[in-house]
Amino acid sequence: MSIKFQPPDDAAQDATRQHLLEAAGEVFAEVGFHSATVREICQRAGANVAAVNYHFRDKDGLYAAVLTESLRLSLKKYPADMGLPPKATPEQRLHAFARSFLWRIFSTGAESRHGRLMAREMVEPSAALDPMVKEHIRPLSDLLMSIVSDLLGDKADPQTIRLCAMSVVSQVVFYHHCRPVLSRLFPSVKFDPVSIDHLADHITRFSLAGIKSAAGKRAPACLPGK
Amino acid sequence: MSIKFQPPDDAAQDATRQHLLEAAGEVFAEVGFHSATVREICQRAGANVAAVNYHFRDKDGLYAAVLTESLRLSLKKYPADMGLPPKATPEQRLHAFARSFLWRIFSTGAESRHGRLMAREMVEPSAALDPMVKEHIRPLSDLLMSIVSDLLGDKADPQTIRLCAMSVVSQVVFYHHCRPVLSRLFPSVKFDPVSIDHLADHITRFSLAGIKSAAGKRAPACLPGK
DNA sequence: ACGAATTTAAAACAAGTGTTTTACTTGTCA
DNA sequence: TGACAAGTAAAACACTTGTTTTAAATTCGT
Repeated sequence: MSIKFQPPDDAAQDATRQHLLEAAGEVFAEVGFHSATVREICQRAGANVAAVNYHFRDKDGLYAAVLTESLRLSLKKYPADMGLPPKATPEQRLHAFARSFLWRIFSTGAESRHGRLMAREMVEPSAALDPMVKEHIRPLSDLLMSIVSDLLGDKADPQTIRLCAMSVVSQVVFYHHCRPVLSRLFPSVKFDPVSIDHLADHITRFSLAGIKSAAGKRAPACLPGK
Repeated sequence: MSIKFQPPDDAAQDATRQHLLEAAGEVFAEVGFHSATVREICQRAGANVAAVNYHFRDKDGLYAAVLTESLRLSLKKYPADMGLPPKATPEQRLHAFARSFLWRIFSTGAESRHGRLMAREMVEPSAALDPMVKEHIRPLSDLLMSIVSDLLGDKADPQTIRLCAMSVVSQVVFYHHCRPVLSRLFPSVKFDPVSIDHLADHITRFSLAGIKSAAGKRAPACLPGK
């Protein structure tokens, strides 16, 4: 029988379908779902206006496809295991986590779209956020919490682990999310590779000290009474 | 001459103008500038569709007015000097800064709009962001940097001050900005008053340790070689 | 090469948008 | 009271949006 083989990795299956995904990724990341127009996307893709409705049911279907595709791209370039040495110290693993996270977020290629799309999801969550958290963010979160747990020691309660883990990621995503304010407050700060590495160093040192402090917490220490 | 007096504080000047500002604040905060429709705003305000164009030049003018008004409300409820004891320790001032910031961001009344509007500005900056940074965010940033500077000691370089200050605010705004992900990762975490105070305690302790560590930085310590 | 299925193209559709126009009401001072 | 300004109301305008329709073109197995 002459049934067509499944294309090896659905690569270059349909030309216009791929062009559409590419163009839509750009436009959605640039102006967001609502401000993005099907016409603009199709024009960039060199396709007809009806192409979106033919290949992806509707605009929402296209957006969902873009989101999962952008995630695939981002994971391909920055795998979740982020090239750690197999028997690294928790300190090294924390540093690798922060650094790779920063690199992922501040990448400049097509794989940077996922970060920008996710930033928009934060302010206007779509139906595609749930699976995104389950399949992508949850594993990263678990990985970080295991690192933090190792740093805190055995007697750390889950809440402390969670708080410390959030303190780490917050510093990472902050520079991406608040960039409009940062660039206005400090026009001199750049996000070139060496700056990003310096940033990773700072975040790691800062967080290691914070975690160590949280590990030995008993009384609220130097905090003023409520 | 019978020239009308300037209303004392432009309070309740025009009824519909105020209603429009109120309704627009809600709608803009809920769905963003682009998705907000003039008709929805006018309907909530009990006004005619043409009211927006009459009282504020156009939709953009209304948005700008909403943003400055929301800032005024937020500052009225949470003044920038945040009720600090006049001669408090840097540690106390840091704690007050973090706590009041969290309270401001997680407030539930009409004054919570500013935080949500600013979150949207982060992902899609408008022309109104520049004055907002100059008049509101810059002073807060300077205040925090002075606190951090006191904690770091005299020999701290500006970059370290800046990095540490950003590490502090990042932890604060993170819980607001990434709430969609947080609520999916940890459905149990709440943001009631006592949780917010606990959060402020954690951020303060974590950051104090981090700052102290940054103060004594010389060699990259335990960081792995590049 | 033929014919059926798939894909593309142009045009039109239907709904929703911000804005403007025009007329009407209201309140104020001479 | 009566003209005059300020505010409101209803309707229509001009435009953009996502989507559908209809027809043409292309692809591909036989």
